[in-house]
Amino acid sequence: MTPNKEDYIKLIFELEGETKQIPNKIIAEQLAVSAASVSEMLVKLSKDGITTYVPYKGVQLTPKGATLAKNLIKRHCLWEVFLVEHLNYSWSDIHEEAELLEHATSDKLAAALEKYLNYPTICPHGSIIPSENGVPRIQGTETILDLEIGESAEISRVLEEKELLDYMTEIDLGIGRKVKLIAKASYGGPITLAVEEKREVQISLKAIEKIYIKRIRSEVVTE
Amino acid sequence: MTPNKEDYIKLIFELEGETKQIPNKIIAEQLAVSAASVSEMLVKLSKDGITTYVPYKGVQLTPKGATLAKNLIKRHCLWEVFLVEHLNYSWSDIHEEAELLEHATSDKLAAALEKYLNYPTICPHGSIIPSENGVPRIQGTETILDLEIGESAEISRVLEEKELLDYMTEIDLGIGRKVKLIAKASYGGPITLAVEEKREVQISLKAIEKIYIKRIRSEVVTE
DNA sequence: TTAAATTTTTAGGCTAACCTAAATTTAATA
DNA sequence: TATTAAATTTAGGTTAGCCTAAAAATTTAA
Repeated sequence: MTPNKEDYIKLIFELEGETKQIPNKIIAEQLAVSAASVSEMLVKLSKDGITTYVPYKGVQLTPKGATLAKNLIKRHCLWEVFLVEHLNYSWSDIHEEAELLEHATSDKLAAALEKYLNYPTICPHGSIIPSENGVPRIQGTETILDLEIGESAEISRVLEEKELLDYMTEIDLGIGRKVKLIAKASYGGPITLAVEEKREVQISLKAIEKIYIKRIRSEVVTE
Repeated sequence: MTPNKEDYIKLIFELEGETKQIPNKIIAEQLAVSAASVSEMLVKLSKDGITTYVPYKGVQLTPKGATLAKNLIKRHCLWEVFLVEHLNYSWSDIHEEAELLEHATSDKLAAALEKYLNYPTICPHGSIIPSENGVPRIQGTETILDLEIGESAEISRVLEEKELLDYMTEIDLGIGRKVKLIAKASYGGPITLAVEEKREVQISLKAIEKIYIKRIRSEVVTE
């Protein structure tokens, strides 16, 4: 296995290639690589038994490939946790570092690191860390936009976008923070939230889509 | 810079290429690569301004190359310290892991790691960690063989040889341990040492050559 | 359902590192 | 010093990944 192949495998998994057939185009875009390169690589991965590839139709992970992908993502997440918890990194700076480190991580090292970090279950952005025992890894898909006015929820996951992460740090908004939807401005204007029942913050519609939540209890205000 | 080039640079430095002209043959041997590959690479490194290469004569690091090498070795050492101090690795298992990690370590990460480890000055095998401020990095060159019978010293550095390191762990001999030379068996037989004035251990001549020491005080027994 | 647009594949090339085999240079020895 | 031995370079080839351009397949839309 090479770092390059690993990147393809991880991406295919993240595009849900465990259950769906992923078209080449998306892979080419995400990896910033030509379509020709993708074709070539997918043939190789399939020869390795990592994917099944139907030319012109798309690629899908085999069980072996999915396991591999989960292991890679796990290593990535573990390094992210390490960087934040021990090296004082901001959650907006960890992705690139982890991207490099994950390829240099042996099974033994991954195991030792996991133990050292006390078996974390989520990464600093709130994603569930894949585990061997095959826990489903179902992430919530609701964002703050799915709340009614007055309803509360807990921030559970944020998509990795440096600017957003930095802004959230600035206004002290992170995983686990309780927010209440106060108002949605019309014409795609910003959303107003109350954080921890206290201060209010405003977030753009575009950013809100990247912030996933977990409902706490039915606090829909029904006057 | 690529991981491959980095390996060449580090090796040349370790062969004292900062001050001497290193012949290709040694590099080929140590990297387990053909002489032809070495020739090719040395030309490339010289084009990069990292080495000066005189065909048929050998290669030498430029100041730029030496700085680069020291940075790489520093990253290597920092990871070794991390593995031993935080992940409970044995000092005999850290070299290969660090070898991989060092190539995946950004300047920022190296700095954060160094701070986290509290600015260590030696690696787990006792080698001095290169520092920016250009501390000379002169390692002692005396081994236990240079002691007189009855003389004491402190173990300061051990060359990385898995079997030796494991044996030393087994007999609880490590960096900083005080040893006294008790006896040298004739005909290349084993050496007997007293550890911390207490228990005695025996070490083969071959192994002794890899254990460097720092004399404590003039304790030569002059009866 | 045929033409146009999109996606994917194939063909042919590039670079970094590696290799072996042959040619060359340097060093060692008779 | 001439010859042999050792070290090094050059020549020509390989693989992994990438590329562009052209050809083929598929999808969309007229």
